[in-house]
Formats: sequence, C-alpha cells, structure tokens
Amino acid sequence: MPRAGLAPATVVAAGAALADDVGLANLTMGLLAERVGVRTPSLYKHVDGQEDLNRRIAAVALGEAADAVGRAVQGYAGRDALAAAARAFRAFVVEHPGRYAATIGVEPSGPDDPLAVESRRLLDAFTSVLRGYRIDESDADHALRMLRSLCHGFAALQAANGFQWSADVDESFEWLIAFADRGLRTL
Amino acid sequence: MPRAGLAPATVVAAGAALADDVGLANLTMGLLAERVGVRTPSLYKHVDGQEDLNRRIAAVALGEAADAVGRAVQGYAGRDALAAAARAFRAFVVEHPGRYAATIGVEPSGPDDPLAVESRRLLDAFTSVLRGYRIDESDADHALRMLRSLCHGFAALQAANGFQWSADVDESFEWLIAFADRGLRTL
DNA sequence: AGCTTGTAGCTAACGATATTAGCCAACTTT
DNA sequence: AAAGTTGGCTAATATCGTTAGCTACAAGCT
Repeated sequence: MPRAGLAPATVVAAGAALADDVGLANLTMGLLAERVGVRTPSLYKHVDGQEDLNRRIAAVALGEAADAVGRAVQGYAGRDALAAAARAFRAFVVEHPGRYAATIGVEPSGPDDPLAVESRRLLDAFTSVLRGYRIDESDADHALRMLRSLCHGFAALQAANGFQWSADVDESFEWLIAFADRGLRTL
Repeated sequence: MPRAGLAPATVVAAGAALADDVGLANLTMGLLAERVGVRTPSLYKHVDGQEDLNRRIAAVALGEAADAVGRAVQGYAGRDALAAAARAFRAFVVEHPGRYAATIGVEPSGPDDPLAVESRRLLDAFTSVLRGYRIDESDADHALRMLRSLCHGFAALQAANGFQWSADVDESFEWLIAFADRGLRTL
C-alpha cells in the first residue's frame, strides 16, 4: 500500500474545501478520508479528532479572511476602504460558507493559539479601516465591535438564508455600508 | 409502566430548556429522554426526530423572542423603542443561548410553517420600532435588515465569546444602539 | 361492568459515526 | 544494509439516532 503523502495542512485544507462543498454539519471523517484517498482512521495520524480539525479549519478560514480583507483595503481610505473591506469579507463568507461556519463558536485556548493569532489579524484589518475616520480613542473599540457585528450578522443571516422577503440582498448590503460610513463620519 | 403523560409541547419545552443548559450541540435524544423521564425511543411518539425537534425549538424561541421584544417596546417610540427592543432581544439571546442557536440556519418549509409565522412576528416587532423614525418606503427593508444584522451579529459574537479584549460589552451595546439611532434619524 | 381500540411507552436491534488499539510496510537515517 | 520512525491499514468499541414490534394503560362504547 503506497503512502498517500499526507500532511496535517493537506488534511485541513481538504476539510475546509469539503465543508464548503457539503456544509460543515455534513463534514464527516469518513467523507474527508475518502476525499484525500485514505481510510478513516488514518486521518488521526494528522489531526487530533473532529474538534481539532474544526479548530484548524477555523484558523485557516480566519487567516484567509484576514488576507482577503487586508488585500482589498490596500490603497483605499475612508469610505472606499470600508466598502472594500465589507465586500471582501462578505464575498469570502459567501464563497466559503463551510469554513466560515467553522469559525463560529470556537474559542482560542490561549494567546498563542493559531486561532487567536489569525483572529487578531482579521481584527487588525478592520481596525485599519477605522483609521481612515476621525474616531475618538474612547469610541474605537465600540466602533470596531459595531463593524464586526454588522458584517458577521449580515453574512451569517445571508448564509442561513435568513433574508426571505423581497428586497435585493446585494442592494441591502451596499445600503448598509453607506449607513455605517455616514455614522462613522459623524461621530 | 405508568404513563408519563407527555405531549409534543412538553417535549419541545424540555428540549429548549436542555439546549439552554448544555448547549445545542450537546442536546442529545438520550439526554432529553432522561430529562422528561422516559426512554429514548418514546420521544419519537411526540417528535419526528432530531431535525423536527430542532425546528420546533426554533419556532418556540422565535415566538418567545417576538413576545419579549413586542412587550418591551410597548409605550415607547423612536430611540426609546429602539433601545428597548435591542436590549430585550439581547437579553433573550443571553438567557436562552441554546434555543436561540436552534433558530440559526433553519429554513421554513412554507408560509404556514410555524417557523415562518413566528419569524414574521419577530420581524414585525422590529418593524414597529422603525415606524418611529421617518423612513422612506424604499429604505424600510434595508433598515430592517440592518437592525437584524446588528442585533444578531452582536448577540452571536457575544454568545460565542467573540469579544475578547478590553472594553465593556454592555457599554459597547449601548454605544451601538446610539449609533443606529443616530443613523436612522438622519436618513 | 366488560370489551374494544388507539396509542404511549418499552425492549431489541440496526446503521452511522467517531475514536482507539495494534499490526505492518514504507520511507529515512546512519 | 540495518534500524528506527511513522503513515496507513484492519479490527474492534462506544455512542447516537432511528425503526420495528410488543404490551399495557386509558378512554370510549355497548
């Protein structure tokens, strides 16, 4: 039996892709094993179990999101930066619903946990957006939380098909960006 | 073997309470059976399986949330109504994280699905808040979605311990209410 | 009262899934 | 080439969700 040449990173990447394909809830060890061409128990040589796998997928997702947002923001400031960041974030969630779902509800075990590191990177990307506004020191944390809540809430609701009625979702999102921008400019 | 005198509603209520206690992810049929004093398979006489149970819990949660928000809003308008609604909603989510989690990702099967009915009631409660503001017809849907995203996002992030750093979470929430109020008044 | 009938609850059993134990062969290192 | 490390395998176990089929309780009818 020839070796498959797996590595933890390979397994995690495949897991993330599979989660996007079939939904995080349907991500099973058997399915993942099949995807990487190996029998189920072999996965445990690379990953510590389902919880560990989930954490690793979440870390990857947060890192990718941070990259996407950071890249999108480059060269922009103020409203343009806000719009770019929000759009990039939402695009990521829409394209990768499975791995994004893995990030919901996971808690970093400590400040050195890759999860915490990547999470901080994503936060930093949004913080840089806020630098384009004249925001009082005392408002900074609140504003950041507002942005996160807005983006996360919208993305989560959309991913869950939470917006059922009429109006166009893209239009609502643009409206929401304009709303946040106006509010941030008049603090 | 004396009968336990169960009814679907009893089972669902116990399931919701149990979800709040142990977390939705740890809500198992065996645990629920034990809680209501019955063997596992007996639950299936009242509920159609785990998915059905989840849907029913979600419907209950949405109904309760709608009641709470509707009650809180009574007698208030404008900013006061907004603050009351937002606080009531968040309080509900914080006190009932399990049943609220059950509402995320469930899709009503049709317009008569209790899930859809209760969901609409909650939406209506928030809509009534918006009536206190001078909002253009074309903005109404977007504003409603903004409100939902904000509330859901904040509640979800808090429930997941997503706010790790310094600033006080309650303070942030009040800041967020003020932010939304200002934005809605200057549409 | 006795009989009938619907059904709540039970035991037994099955299938899926995560996980562990223990073996063996394939690479790596010297 | 020998030794050691380790990735992959088969086999086995535990936990869940779920179904099948039996039994006995309770309500209604004669």
